[in-house]
Amino acid sequence: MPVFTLEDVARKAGVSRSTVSRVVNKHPNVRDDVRERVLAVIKKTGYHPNAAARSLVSQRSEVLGLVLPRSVQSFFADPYFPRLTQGIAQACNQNNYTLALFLFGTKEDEERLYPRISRRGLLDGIIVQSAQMGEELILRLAQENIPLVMQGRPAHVANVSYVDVDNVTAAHMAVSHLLGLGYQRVGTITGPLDTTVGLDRLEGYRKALTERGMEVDDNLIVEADFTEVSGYQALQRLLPARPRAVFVASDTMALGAMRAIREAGLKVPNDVAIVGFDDLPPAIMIEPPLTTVRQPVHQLGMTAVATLLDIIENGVEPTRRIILNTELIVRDSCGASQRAS
Amino acid sequence: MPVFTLEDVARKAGVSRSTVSRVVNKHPNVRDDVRERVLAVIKKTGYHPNAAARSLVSQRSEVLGLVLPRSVQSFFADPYFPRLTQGIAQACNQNNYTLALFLFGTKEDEERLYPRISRRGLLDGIIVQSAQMGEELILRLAQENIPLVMQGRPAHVANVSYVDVDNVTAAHMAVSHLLGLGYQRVGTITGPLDTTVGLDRLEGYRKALTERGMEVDDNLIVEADFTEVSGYQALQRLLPARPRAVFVASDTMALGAMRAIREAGLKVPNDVAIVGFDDLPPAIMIEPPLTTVRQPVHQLGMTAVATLLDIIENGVEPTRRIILNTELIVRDSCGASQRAS
DNA sequence: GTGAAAGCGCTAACAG
DNA sequence: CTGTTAGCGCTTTCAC
Repeated sequence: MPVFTLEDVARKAGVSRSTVSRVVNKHPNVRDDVRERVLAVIKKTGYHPNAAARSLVSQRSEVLGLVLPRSVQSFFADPYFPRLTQGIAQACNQNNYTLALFLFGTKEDEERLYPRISRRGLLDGIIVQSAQMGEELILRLAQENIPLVMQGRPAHVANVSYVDVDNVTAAHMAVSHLLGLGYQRVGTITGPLDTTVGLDRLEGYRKALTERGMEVDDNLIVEADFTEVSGYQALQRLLPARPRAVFVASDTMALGAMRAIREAGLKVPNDVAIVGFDDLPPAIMIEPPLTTVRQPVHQLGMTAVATLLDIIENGVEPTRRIILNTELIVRDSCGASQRAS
Repeated sequence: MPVFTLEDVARKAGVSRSTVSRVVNKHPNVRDDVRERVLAVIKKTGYHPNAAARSLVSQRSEVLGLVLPRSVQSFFADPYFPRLTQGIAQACNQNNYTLALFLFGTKEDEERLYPRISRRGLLDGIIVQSAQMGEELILRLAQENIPLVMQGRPAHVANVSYVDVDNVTAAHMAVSHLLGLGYQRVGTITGPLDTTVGLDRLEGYRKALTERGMEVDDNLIVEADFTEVSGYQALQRLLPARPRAVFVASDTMALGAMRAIREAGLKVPNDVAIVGFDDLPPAIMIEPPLTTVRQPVHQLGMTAVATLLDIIENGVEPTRRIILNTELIVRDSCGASQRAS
């Protein structure tokens, strides 16, 4: 099947290119019978406008980029990223945008992909997942003046719009719940402490303790990296400190932690109570079901897109800082039900 | 920061557009000192070629599309899709292509997205995940003459290139393993039986039984849909038939099945032995570790890209049918270790 | 080795 | 309401 252009359609319909263009773009100023005629030819020829030509003249590609720095590994190991991607994709669909996905595995990838991201004409805007590695990227991108939204508050960069939850408050809520149940030695498995999300959840943990006049014992704090395996290892390192409860900064790490507890011959929540973070599907697939902080991941993705479109439409000023709410979902792993009875 | 064009760079470097273009595209015919001069200006201005303009004239966008029909739900619920996506993204990176992701949630999405997929100028080629819903899409796409590779053998469409594993042989291997361990009543939880992957794995199951002169008992076959919950429910429906072992057509469903077994107060593998399919991370996170068929998911993604690039380069003929190998990974859920000792 | 010129397919004033 | 015209920014012959 040959590829038809506006010109071809115009000729076959006996009108000018402009008229066909108007029909395609649903401009009102076209006589009905002419529109019908053009539409018929379009249908017959299977004409689709050429995206490159349209982008070139309109300076709009209707493509948004999603950049996940150094997350090639975790992209499929933690349901968080797929879930986020899904929310972003859905919002793109609804707004007739196409989604371009950039997964950086290495510094090398980053260098290689950067020109394509910053190149004009391909992307109308970019969503960047906040991560330690991404910050310098953001700086470069922001200078290029391209519409930009971060998924997660950046650490060092100011004046960049972002969408996030309040991780301090959320972690505080989770730990307060454990303390409220009467547990004395409450530990935490943190995310990477060179990311805002890792630091903020740790801060929430600290705050909940100090607020009650309790001391923060560094032996009860172990850093991990959001993978299941790291959660498993972190709990093993935590065990000598004899925690009675642990706030784990992600469900995926909680899975690993619970695996380690099981292997140590201990029970959740009778020996060690657990609270996770995310509330993604694995939380209810595990035994016992996980008490966890629900994060509106899908909604975060949708909101990131909405914010980016707003920026594309109305300019980068003012900086948007959007915080969505979290919620504590109490199930069995924290031992609340047993203690209640 | 203003946006510079070839023209701007040319003027500042005191050369013509053509020369700048040659420098950018690494053409040999440029005098060294001129090249240096141009490169300096490019660096100073932060010039990046405009993707739309380049695509328009070169008829190449260097963007590949990945279409996952009706998989918005499973995209994040089953690590299979993220893993596949990751393989595809990595291969795109290596070949300097950009990846556009199309997640269809509904028939409506499909209609809405179709024009963007088939529109010239945006995509150089498309990878479509095989699924019941995707077949008619494929037909339309194939007629548009756009380079196309299917991930998974299509059911009804001929003359379409695809990359897949041999699901019949793989399932046969898994079930034969169970039969070889001496289990008599071996059941199966299948994938959707309106997909080739679902049907093929069931066929492999049947073949392993009949090959040994055993009868296929329909009560030992339950259809599910690759989700964890469906695996859970399927096992509950299977239980009255008293299976001694079950071949489950995906690890994710196996997780659900094992959850149901646990809830029924039974043990894996002592009461019910399990073999899964995929060998993705959850397989070793669960207790007991899952015996499963390893599928080279990442490799499938990489190969799909390589095949698509080959088609873009050398034309659609001949139809490529690429089959990658599977491997049985024996762990504890099948009871092999206990029976050996 | 370099520049001039044509044109990729489309949109959007501007006339009429 | 419709056609003419002028580019969008780039690559690519074709001269020189």
